[in-house]
Amino acid sequence: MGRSPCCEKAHTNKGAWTKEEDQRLIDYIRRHGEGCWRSLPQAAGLLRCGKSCRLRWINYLRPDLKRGNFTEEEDELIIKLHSLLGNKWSLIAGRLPGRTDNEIKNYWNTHIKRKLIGRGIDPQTHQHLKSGSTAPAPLAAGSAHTVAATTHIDFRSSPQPRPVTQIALISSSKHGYSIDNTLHAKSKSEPVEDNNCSSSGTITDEENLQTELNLELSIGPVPGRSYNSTSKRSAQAASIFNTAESKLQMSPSVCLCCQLGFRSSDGLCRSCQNGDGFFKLYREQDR
DNA sequence: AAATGCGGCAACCGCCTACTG
DNA sequence: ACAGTAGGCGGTTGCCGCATT
Repeated sequence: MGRSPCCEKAHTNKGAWTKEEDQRLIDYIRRHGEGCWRSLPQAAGLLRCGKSCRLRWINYLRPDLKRGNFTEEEDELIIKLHSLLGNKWSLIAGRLPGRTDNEIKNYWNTHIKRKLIGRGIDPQTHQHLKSGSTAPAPLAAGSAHTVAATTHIDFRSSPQPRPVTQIALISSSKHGYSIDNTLHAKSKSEPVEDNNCSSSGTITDEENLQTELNLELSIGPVPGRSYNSTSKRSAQAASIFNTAESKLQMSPSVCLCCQLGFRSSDGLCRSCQNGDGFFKLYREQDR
């Protein structure tokens, strides 16, 4: 038995959106914000499925979307993220501001696949097509990577600051710590001698920072969802929220690059920080 | 100029997960 | 514990515009 349809298909439009429909959707979301997609079409006077409205908004109408061609930097970032995550387009999109999962997925299928094949690389496995070697498959659970994670409060979020957990995936090798494919490949063919994060790497700051990536996950109240104490699950969510908050106070974060000895010559680690001052890559300080 | 092929992309479909009552 | 529901995700489809014949 299948699921019931998300809406009454007989009374919904399908296919390309008209300018009028777009305008109705934009006007409604401007006035009321993103909320219940199921009831939105009726409230906005649209003969569309809620899912369709959501997709149209997220993939096309959202004001913060970056339209236009992908840059070379974005290309390389997508390739690296895909080598780590596989077809997790939404996660990849999360690291490319202004880009949507759908857009990246399309771009991957139409451009990057071809680009990689041209380089002699299998776009799915990221391995060289002829020589049976080298680059790693996307990370699997339990793979030999260090996951560095910690939590901070994101004071940018409003109206209430929320805790944010940041996670960095790091592979260790004789050559230092990196998630760069080439370095990681070396670590696969050579015995890993040191899995201790406190050892110093031999790669330079620049090399390290060019190749580092971080995957940010957020925990916290879901926007638009109420967390009252009468609901068991809401209470659990609130508990996680509170735990994260208290954890922040008890265990300050430490910049991972500094901890690994990847400071730049001037002793600063500004490259480890986002523009907003939060660390891109760091781990919880040992107690 | 018309027909055909192809690539790009918006939109849809079906499944999965998280949440609610 | 369970069923129903909404939101989210990845795979796929189909339309449209451009290039080629």
